[in-house]
Amino acid sequence: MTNRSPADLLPLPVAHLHILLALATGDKHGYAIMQEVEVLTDGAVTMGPGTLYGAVKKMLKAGLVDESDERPDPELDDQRRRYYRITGLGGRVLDAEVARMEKLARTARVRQALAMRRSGG
Amino acid sequence: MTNRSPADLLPLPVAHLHILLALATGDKHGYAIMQEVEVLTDGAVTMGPGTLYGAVKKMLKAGLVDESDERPDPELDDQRRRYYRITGLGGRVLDAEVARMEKLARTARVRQALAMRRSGG
DNA sequence: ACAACTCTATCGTATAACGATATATTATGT
DNA sequence: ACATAATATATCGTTATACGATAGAGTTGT
Repeated sequence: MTNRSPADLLPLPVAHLHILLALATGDKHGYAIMQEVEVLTDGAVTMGPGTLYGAVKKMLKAGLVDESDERPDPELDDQRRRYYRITGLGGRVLDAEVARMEKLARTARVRQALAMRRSGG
Repeated sequence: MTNRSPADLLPLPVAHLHILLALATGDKHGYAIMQEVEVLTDGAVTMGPGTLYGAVKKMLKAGLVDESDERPDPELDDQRRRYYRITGLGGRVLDAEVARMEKLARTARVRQALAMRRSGG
């Protein structure tokens, strides 16, 4: 018996979110995910191997990502690479997590406005 | 020598974000913060005492919140209560964290659209 | 051949999350 | 007055997360 709904997995650990986001633009191997996270966050987040491989292991177990056999570019390949793909569940969880963040951000903006009024902004 | 910029503290632990958000609408004591977090997240997050008091201790140390002597309602008071107030730094960190989430959410939406196009949505 | 880089992986440590539990105070019902 | 429930703070121990350091093997360029 696993999780019923994507909402049960929320809030998602930041590393998991970053990895799902990196995989949203296509299958990637571990090293490429690390680089993509750096780009994705404008250099704000540098994900090291410890964080990456630990998180990927858990995400495989949770069914958020799958390992894929397909070699995107068989000519220019590296046998060491292990490619990962976002699953249907992974996609739904990503959606739910983004919605959660958007909602919290809206709440924050409203409260920010209220606080401004209180202190006479 | 402490942290230079609010961005250095990001990404913020979820519990810290929730607590700052709860305090954004006014000073509150611990128990009230727990209840406010439940409301704030539409019941999605129930913060227990272990999470709350552990996080508050760290946030006091980091200067994100302060303990305040003022009793908001001296008539209807409870001597056990300890009130907390968001600091200037806490406010700036909250701002930065919300901006980070908004940015990530925007990135996610763009990638979601691209993924849809790839798979023929 | 050699160096630099790519790539996966684990280890240990530090931080974070959280339920269980303890204890005391205040409010409510009878 | 008494019992019970709700309020309130706090710590403990366990699990989950984060992450740098390190290792080692395969690949690329010269």
